[in-house]
Amino acid sequence: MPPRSTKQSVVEVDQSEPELDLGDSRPLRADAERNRRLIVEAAETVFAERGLMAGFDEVARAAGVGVGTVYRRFPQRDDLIDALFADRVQAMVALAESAAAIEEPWQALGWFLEQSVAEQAGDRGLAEVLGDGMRGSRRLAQARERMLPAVGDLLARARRAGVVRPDVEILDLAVIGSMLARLSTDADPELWRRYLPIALDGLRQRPDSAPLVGGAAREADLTQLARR
Amino acid sequence: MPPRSTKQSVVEVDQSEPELDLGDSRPLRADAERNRRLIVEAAETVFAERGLMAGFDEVARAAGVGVGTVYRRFPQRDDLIDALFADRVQAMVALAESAAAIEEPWQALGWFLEQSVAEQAGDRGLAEVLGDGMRGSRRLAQARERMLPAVGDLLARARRAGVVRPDVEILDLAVIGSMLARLSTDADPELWRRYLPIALDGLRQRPDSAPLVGGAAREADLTQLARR
Amino acid sequence: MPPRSTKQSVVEVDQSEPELDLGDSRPLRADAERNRRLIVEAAETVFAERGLMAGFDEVARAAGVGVGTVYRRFPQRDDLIDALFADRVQAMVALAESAAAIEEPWQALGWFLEQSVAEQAGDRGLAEVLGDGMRGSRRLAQARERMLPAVGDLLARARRAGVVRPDVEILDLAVIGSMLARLSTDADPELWRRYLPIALDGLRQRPDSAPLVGGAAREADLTQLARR
Amino acid sequence: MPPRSTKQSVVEVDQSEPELDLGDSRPLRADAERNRRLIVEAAETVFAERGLMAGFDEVARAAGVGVGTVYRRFPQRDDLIDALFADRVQAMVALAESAAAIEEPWQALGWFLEQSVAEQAGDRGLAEVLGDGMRGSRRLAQARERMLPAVGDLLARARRAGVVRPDVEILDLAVIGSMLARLSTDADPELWRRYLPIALDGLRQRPDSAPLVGGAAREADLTQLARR
DNA sequence: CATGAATGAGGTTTCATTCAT
DNA sequence: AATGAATGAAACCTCATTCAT
Repeated sequence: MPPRSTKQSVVEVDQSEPELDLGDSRPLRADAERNRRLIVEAAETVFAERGLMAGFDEVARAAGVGVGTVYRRFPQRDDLIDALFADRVQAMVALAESAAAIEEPWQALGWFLEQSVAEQAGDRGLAEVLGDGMRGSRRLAQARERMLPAVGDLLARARRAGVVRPDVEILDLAVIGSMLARLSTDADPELWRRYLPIALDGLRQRPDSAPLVGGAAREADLTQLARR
Repeated sequence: MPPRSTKQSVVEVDQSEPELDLGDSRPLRADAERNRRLIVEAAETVFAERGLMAGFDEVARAAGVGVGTVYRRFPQRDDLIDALFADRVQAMVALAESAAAIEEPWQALGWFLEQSVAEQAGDRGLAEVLGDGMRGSRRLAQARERMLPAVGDLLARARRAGVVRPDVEILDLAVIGSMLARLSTDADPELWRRYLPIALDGLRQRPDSAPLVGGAAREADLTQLARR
Repeated sequence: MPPRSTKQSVVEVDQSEPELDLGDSRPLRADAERNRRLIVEAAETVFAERGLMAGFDEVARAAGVGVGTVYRRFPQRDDLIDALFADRVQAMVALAESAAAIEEPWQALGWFLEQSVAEQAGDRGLAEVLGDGMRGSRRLAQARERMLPAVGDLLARARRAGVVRPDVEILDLAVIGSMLARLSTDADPELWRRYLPIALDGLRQRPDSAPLVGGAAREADLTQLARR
Repeated sequence: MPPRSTKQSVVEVDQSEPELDLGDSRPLRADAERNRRLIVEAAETVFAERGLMAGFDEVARAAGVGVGTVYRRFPQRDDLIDALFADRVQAMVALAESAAAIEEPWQALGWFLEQSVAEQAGDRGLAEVLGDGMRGSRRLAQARERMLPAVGDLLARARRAGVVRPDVEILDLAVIGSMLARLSTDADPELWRRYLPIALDGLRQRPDSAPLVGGAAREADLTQLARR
């Protein structure tokens, strides 16, 4: 939850699913639906731990169904990825939109970065999805694309306020967030929290800030980084 | 090369190999030596791209020799890792020692971080070796261990000078360097250069620096991160 | 079948499987069962010819299935060995127990030796299993261990009757049986039948029998001989 | 040495090399000759332990020369086998001829069997050579062939004296000797001595000896048995 | 519709023999 | 002539995906 600025009403965030479905047609049979849910739930855990390339075998085992069932329900890996992460990505967008409600621009940006890393750090799959625009299908991609303007707004605000390095771009934040999110280990799953303030201080505009060199990361870079 | 502080003579740094060899006995025959070099060169490329777990098959193919030849020369993967990286790690130590010659503590630290990331970036193998103390054999481990005091000195100096956040520890630098080193893509192999100043600014002591939370990374964390 | 001693009814021998199964749980699917049988049948031939270390690849080829299938069904070589030989070893025990029903002690021993060699001859795999107590898993080992008392009884009876050399021990019989079993060739698979009476005559107590020298073979000897 | 029968002069055994060499032409250079000897000596040990298929690599290592040297001197495995075993086989022939000097036919046969097994038991290579007529080249084969009449004489004499089962043939003795020779383990290298009297007693003609069934072993059988 | 069995390519490693040095 | 390096076929085993039941 965003730290509410005092006596300020927070913009209501629209959490409703934007109906991007393209004719999945009729509903599943009751048992099929149950299995579908079991699979999704299992995959959430498995993908969170092992990433998007985790074996369907493991998912099936965790769900208590046969592999075949997983493949029938999700013939392409991307189908499962979609089912798992469309909502999560939506939630990330919502997060950025929520952050817009924080009055202080720097706090807004910082809060968002923290939240978004917190989400990704505990979920390797989510981190890969956010980084790799090629993952999942149309629906997921669309959700993902909505992050850009939302984060762009946070960034623009901070830039206007002169609190962030002026040449930081949206994908720079994505890169930094994605690197921070990797800083999670068995021994210290929240290791990233130690480095977040360093990243934030580094992003902050200072009298002596040198201009950033080179161009910002591009989608293709992000994709490749996410696939590592 | 270190940026020389003005009008100051720089201490001569000893770059000579400290003779860690343990009885490799006599030199290889000419053809074997040639193949060895082919293999090492091929492995450099392959490991740089695919990491330490790249297939020996691929190395052999790239070197234009049979698999058996690779196994004859390097019966254990660690033998090949040693051959590839012992010098590189030595060079990293030398780098840290070179940096000691830079008068200005902050510059020394920054220069070292830059150099060390430059080495690791684009060489996934080296990055894995530096992160994962279990890789390679004794000789490599020894070389790697020498980094700690060398970097420790740089850090201590910066801390005494009050220019670095006082609670940053050596392994924090290793973590940050290792993350930066990952920021290298086909499209922009030097992407990391854009984020280095951000990291450095974030490491710098400021009047308003908040203390870092949690404990610094431990060896085990570093290892796990490197294996990702 | 044991040669019945005249006008004497023979004790009914219990040939039923003594239920050693440890929760194999539910039966295999029809196709899996079919493949399992194909594999076992193929392995019978292959192991009979090449011994227990025959390649899984060859078994798979002979069975007309992929290697993976063999590994799925029998992840450890010992699993396959068990499946192939547990019943065979059981049958050998039953053989010894059957022999107990033969009234004449010498005939009982001879009949058993003949039957047991007949089983082993031409089946290198079985011979190795019987000789090498380390092969196969628990279940097989247990079955194998039951041979000792059963054969011991036959031997004791013959000794009490004074028809066998008094210093022959159980493992001596195992050694002799195992050597005889090797006497099977493509040209004459039953070559051993020629040497069996020689061995038996040699085992028989005679007025002039010299005592045997040295100690009897030990398990370790038998194991090593079987591995040859 | 044969136990000399009293007051009987022993036939002088011709130990001289029968010059079967076919133009090996000129003598080796001094160093080559030295290496040849080193190799043969090493191979004696190695083949004795591991049999005729032992790796040339191992022989080379034991000899302290390169593998290439072994292959140069003995391009075919059979060449080395010849060099190693021609004399040994000669010696076996001599043994049989020596045995002829023993007056008592049964003792002669028994003594020969004991000696010949003793030779083979300690030398797996020799055992394989004696069994497998295809091993080695012409010269060795010729030496080997000379065993037949020599042993044949011992056997004929015993048969005439009525002390051996009348239907035992020469190759039966070879089979029995070869099986006995296998009864040698690390724990008890002379295990075969325990079973030799059993075999001998079994070969002995008794009032109640049943005729042997089937035909005697043929060369082909012996060969296959030796290759096991 | 659910199942989990089957597949087979791909990586690892060894070893008998050949051949460049 | 001696060397030991190089070879490559072959066995081992795994795993993502397809398909028969």
